[in-house]
Amino acid sequence: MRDQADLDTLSAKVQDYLKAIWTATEWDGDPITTAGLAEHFGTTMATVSSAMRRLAAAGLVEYRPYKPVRLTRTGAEHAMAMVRRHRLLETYLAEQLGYEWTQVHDEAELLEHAVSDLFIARIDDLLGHPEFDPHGDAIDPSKGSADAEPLRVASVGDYRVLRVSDAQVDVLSALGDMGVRPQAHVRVSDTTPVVLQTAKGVFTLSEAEAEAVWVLAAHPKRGGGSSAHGGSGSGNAGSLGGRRSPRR
Amino acid sequence: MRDQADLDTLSAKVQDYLKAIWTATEWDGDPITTAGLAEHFGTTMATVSSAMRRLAAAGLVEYRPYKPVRLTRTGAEHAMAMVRRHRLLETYLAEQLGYEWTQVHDEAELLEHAVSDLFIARIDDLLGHPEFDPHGDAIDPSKGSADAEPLRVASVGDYRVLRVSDAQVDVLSALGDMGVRPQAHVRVSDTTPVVLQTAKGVFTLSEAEAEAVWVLAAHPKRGGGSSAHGGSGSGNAGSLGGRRSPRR
DNA sequence: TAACAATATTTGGCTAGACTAACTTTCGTG
DNA sequence: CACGAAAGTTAGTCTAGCCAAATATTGTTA
Repeated sequence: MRDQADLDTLSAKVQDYLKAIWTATEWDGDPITTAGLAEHFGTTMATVSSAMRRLAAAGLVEYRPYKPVRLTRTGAEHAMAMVRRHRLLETYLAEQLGYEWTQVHDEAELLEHAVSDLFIARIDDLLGHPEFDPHGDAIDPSKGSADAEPLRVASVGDYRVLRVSDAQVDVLSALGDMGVRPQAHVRVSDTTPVVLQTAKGVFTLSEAEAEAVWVLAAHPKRGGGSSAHGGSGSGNAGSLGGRRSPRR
Repeated sequence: MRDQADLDTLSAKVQDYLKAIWTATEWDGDPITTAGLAEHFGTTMATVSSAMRRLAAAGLVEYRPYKPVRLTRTGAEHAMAMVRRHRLLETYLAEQLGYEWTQVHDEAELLEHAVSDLFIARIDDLLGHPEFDPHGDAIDPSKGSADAEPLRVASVGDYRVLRVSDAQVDVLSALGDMGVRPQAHVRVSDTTPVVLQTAKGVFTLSEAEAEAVWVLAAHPKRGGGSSAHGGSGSGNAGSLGGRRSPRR
C-alpha cells in the first residue's frame, strides 16, 4: 500500500485510468462516472470501483464511494504526461509513418505505455516540436483552446475547425471524408440538424458528428492574437485567409 | 486451459519466454535451463517453473519436470515472429531515430510487445526491407549464418565480423569502441587471450568479448559460401573487397 | 553406493486485474 | 415523499505473475 505513487512505476492500466479521467474533463466539465469509465474500457463497474480504491490508496485520485472521482495534483500530472506522449505519438504516426488519422489513436494507445522518454524526445525533435496533433488537440495538454465551441451549439455563420474528437472512429472517418479537419473553414447554414458547407460539399451532420467538431467563429476582418496551429497531416483544407484570433 | 494458444493473444511475458528459449539455441545448441531463464529475466526458478507449466498447457513448449524445455512448432513460430519484430525495431531505432547500438536492445524489447503489424510493415518499408540488424543478426530469423564461429575459438588469421552479441551491454560498448562492428575486417594475431587488430588499433580481448564476436574467415581470393550482409548502421568499417556469393 | 551439492519443483501467500451475483445508495418521478 | 430504476459497491472467485521456504530430483564424487 504505497502512499504516494512511485512515479514511473505506474501500470499501464493505472495510466489509462488517469488519462481517461483527465480527458473526460478536458472539453466538458462533468467529471466522469464509474459507468463512464466502465464503458470507456469495455469493462464492468465492479472492476472500475476496485480500481478507484487502488488509485485512491496510491494518492492519485480523491475518491469516496458513490461520489465522483477527481484527480489529485499528482494524478493530474501523470495524466497530462501520458496525454502528451499520446498526442506526440499520434502526430508522429501520421506524419512520419503515413497513418490515417483514423488509425493513429489505437496505435498510440499501445505505444504510449511502451516507449521510453528518449523515444519521445527523439520523435519530438524529428517533428520539430509540433503544437497540435492530427485531430487538433494541443500536444501540451495544459494549453487547451479555451474559447472553442462544438458545432452542435453553433449558430449560422462561418467557422474555423479547431479540433475533431477521435472518440468514435466511424464519426472521425465520416468527418474526414467531408473535409472537416483542423484548420478547415466551414460554414453552418442551418442548425438542428447542423448543415455544413465545406470545401468538399454540403453535408447534414448527425448529432454525434456535430458534437465531435470544435470550432472558433471566423471574424475575418478583426485582428487579434494568433496561433500557428501548424497544419498536421497531408491534405489540409481551408483556402480563406484569417488565421488570427486570441488563444488564451 | 486453452489447448492451442489463441495466437496473438499471448501475454508479453509469454512472448518473452518463447523468445528467450528460441534465442538460447540460435548460436549454441544447448537448450536453456530453468536457471538460465531465471537469470535471464532476473526472476526466481519458481517463477520460471510455473510459467513453463502454463506454456506447456498452452501447447507452446514440450515440458516434463526436471527435463529440458523445448519449443513446439507453434511455440517456435511465435518466437521467430517476435525475434523478427525485435530485430526490425532495433534497425529502425538505430537508423531512423539515431539510437546507439548499445541502446536499441532495451527499447526494442519494450516496443516489440506494443506495436501493431501495421507499424512493423511500415518501418520495414521505410528501411527498405533490411536483411540484418545493427548487431549483424539476420532479421528473418530462419536465415542464420551457418558457418560463423566466435572469435574465442578462431585461430590466427584474417576475418570478417558477422555479428556481435548484444547480450551484455558493456561488452557491446567496448567492442564498438574498438571498431568491431558487422562487416569490419579484423586480424587475429594471437589467441588465448585473443589479440585483435582492427581499423582502430590493436586490442586484447576479454573472454566475454571474444565470445561475443562471430566471424567468418576472410579468404580474399576464393569464392565461397558467404553473405551480402548489407551493412546496417552508420559508420561501417572494412575497406577490403569481397562481397559476392550466394546465401542459400 | 552413499552422501552431498546443485538443480528444479511444489507449496503457500501476495497483488493487480478481471468477472458474476448480491446488495446498497442515489436519483427521478409520480 | 415514497418507490422503483439506475448507478455503484461489496463479496467471492479466477488467472497471471511474482516471491520465499520447503521438498524433491539429479548428478557427482569420495
